[in-house]
Amino acid sequence: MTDRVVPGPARRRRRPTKRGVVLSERLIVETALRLIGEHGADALTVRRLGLALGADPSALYRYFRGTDDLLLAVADELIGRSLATWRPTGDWREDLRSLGLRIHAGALTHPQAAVLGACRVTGRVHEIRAVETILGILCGAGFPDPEAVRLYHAFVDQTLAFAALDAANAALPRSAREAEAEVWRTTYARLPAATHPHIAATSRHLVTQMPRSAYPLALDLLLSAAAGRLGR
Amino acid sequence: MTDRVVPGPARRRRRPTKRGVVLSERLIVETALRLIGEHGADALTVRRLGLALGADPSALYRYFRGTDDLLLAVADELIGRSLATWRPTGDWREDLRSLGLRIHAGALTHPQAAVLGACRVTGRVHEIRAVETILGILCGAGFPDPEAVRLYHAFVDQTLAFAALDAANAALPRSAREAEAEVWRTTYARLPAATHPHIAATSRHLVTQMPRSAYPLALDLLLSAAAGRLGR
DNA sequence: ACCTGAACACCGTTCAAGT
DNA sequence: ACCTGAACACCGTTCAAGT
Repeated sequence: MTDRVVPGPARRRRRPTKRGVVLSERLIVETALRLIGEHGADALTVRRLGLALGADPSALYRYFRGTDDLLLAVADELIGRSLATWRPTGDWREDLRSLGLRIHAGALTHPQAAVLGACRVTGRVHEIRAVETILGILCGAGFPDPEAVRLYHAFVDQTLAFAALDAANAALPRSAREAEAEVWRTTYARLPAATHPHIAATSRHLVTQMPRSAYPLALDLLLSAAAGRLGR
Repeated sequence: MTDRVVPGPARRRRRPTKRGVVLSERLIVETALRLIGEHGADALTVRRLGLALGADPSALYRYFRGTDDLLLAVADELIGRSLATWRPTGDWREDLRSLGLRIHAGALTHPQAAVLGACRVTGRVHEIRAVETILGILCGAGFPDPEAVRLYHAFVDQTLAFAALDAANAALPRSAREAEAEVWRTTYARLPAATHPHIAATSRHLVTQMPRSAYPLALDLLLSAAAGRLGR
């Protein structure tokens, strides 16, 4: 896992597969992302991936130790794609805001990959670049090193945690998602004021608020509290 | 799903299983939690659950629509256990803080259940009580209804998102967890200052900070920003 | 050196048949 | 009414055998 920082030279002597495909880590990761994008949550199995690639499933074990290792590569690719076109403005608060929103949005474009990979440290190229960028923004803002690291941690974990949460929700089968919205409209909205006064009083707001993501607000709260600490 | 608010009277005429067990939703959920607690991440399969209960796996489908429905029941039970002994102090900020920390800690006692259930609205009894309690704290603090609902959403989703993230990490196989710590100690700590100045400058802090949870800090930042909004 | 194919030990879910 | 058992359509992973 640690030797992926420099991806290393291509393997020698690669023989094409029976169906004429030349395998590579890159091709496998891209096919995995395509598979997830096209066929949803449960499409990423090594058997289907082998089928989509035109190779025997067991051939993949020459490129990845197993599904877990494959997953980390897919997650890292997702980080890379999210940040490929990001540019800093020089305003630390605005830069962290746009970075967070990008990673969150990127996760939602491939919910199934994000929900699987969000809680893992990949140690791969794209992740490392993101870490350096975010630390740079915080140090540049004037936070002393230990505080910058703590805020980095809170910012990154908050972003990834919400990305995973919202991605998991987006990745639910249609029926389950509709059932969730229905729970707010029926179960909660119909609770009597006598037993649940605060739910009853705010149920109108709950119905509209809860199907949205709370990440933008949580992000603004974090940045505003961080700004408050900068002055001290 | 919505008819679980009042659990309803017990089913009639329950015949014991071949091995003499009388099944019930309660018994199934408790056995599921025990299974997860004892044998970890992947132990919760309907086949193993049937075995542990002393019933044919297919019998469970009389109590739950499928694994998904079972999961929601397990998640709700977890919320209930986390908050069973919680008592308010009357100080909104302290109460939200202790509630958040309890839910987060509760999730970590059964990481595998938490990571599966954290992103779902269950609409079940324990969840509903938690919603009412948290909304009550925020309304009591003086936030107007729409703001209370927004803050409720950010607070709850942040808590559940971090719970799932940290639980997923805790649920990793030992080898994968050690590999993660190793990534910070080796891959990151060895990056040259020439190419990654900020990582190099702070790597000592990263190594100690990153294996911990960022939730307590993220929670304090959220509460402090919320307090700042109260004054306006 | 690299891919293949069979094998192993599992899954979730359905449904006709038993009691 | 409720549990059972067989069946179906899948999984991830390993490893000896092929090319």
